[in-house]
Amino acid sequence: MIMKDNIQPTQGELEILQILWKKGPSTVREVNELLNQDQEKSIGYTTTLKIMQIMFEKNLLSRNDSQRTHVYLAEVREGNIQSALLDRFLNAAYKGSASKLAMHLLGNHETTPDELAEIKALIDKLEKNKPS
Amino acid sequence: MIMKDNIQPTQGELEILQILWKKGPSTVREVNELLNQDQEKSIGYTTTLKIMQIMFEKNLLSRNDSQRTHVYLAEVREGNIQSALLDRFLNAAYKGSASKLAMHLLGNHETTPDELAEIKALIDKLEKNKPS
DNA sequence: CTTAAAATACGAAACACTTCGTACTATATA
DNA sequence: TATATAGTACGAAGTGTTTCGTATTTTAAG
Repeated sequence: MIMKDNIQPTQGELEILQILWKKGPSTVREVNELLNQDQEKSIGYTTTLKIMQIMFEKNLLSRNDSQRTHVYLAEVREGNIQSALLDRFLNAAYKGSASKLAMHLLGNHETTPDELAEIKALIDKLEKNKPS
Repeated sequence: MIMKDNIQPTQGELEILQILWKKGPSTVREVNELLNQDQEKSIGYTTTLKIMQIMFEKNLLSRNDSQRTHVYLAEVREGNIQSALLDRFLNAAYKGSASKLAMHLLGNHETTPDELAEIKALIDKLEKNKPS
């Protein structure tokens, strides 16, 4: 049985994953430029390189090194990582009370009518599947 | 204007806050014992002391030192910290998509019928207040 | 073939948090 | 009052992540 539970990318790793999830396979330079353009941060090229190399060793990323310039690819799924992080966050900050988190979430953040409808539809579905 | 935005307790600090939120004012020894009893972790007394002293310096905690044994009190509200952490988490892991987080949350975790009803009621309220 | 430009590899410093040992201080009790 | 006990203060080591400088390698251009 392959254990894949201990995935917990760091903050910096997560930012790089976000870019790869959105853009698909990318070079270190491309990732570094996006990191620097997004915010006002200024991250050196070799810093980004180093982190991506570490992520490669951790199997968070794979890479095609048939060319001189390596092309990196996210090896983990966005949804999987999000769920894993959510789980940790839920326990750390809300002691596992999903509904309390949901209340804060809906109360504090703008949500479009479509999104609200979508969530309500999911709740209806959950209520039907588990009427006991 | 008092800026109180940069509250972001660390993992260890959050565990201590959880205990103080639940139990109310407590001594270092009480906190340390609860920390050690909760999980299988074994945290030295002076470790807990040190972290609580740092939290005191950061104004996360206040303390009554009129007695030899100081009594510590959480200076931040549970809901405030949770909302602040949620905000950070939402941006870091979900790039601000609250509904996506909500879908994962409801989909992946057990929620009681009461909780679901409560969330649905909140959604109804939000839909009424913002019909535009 | 030589040189310049751009990439990778890697060690080590910088940082933040956690952990603990030890020194010091206050209190109770024999 | 002496001694054991329990507390606080604090420095420093341990740990993990981020950051960057520098050496090396590859490629393209002159």
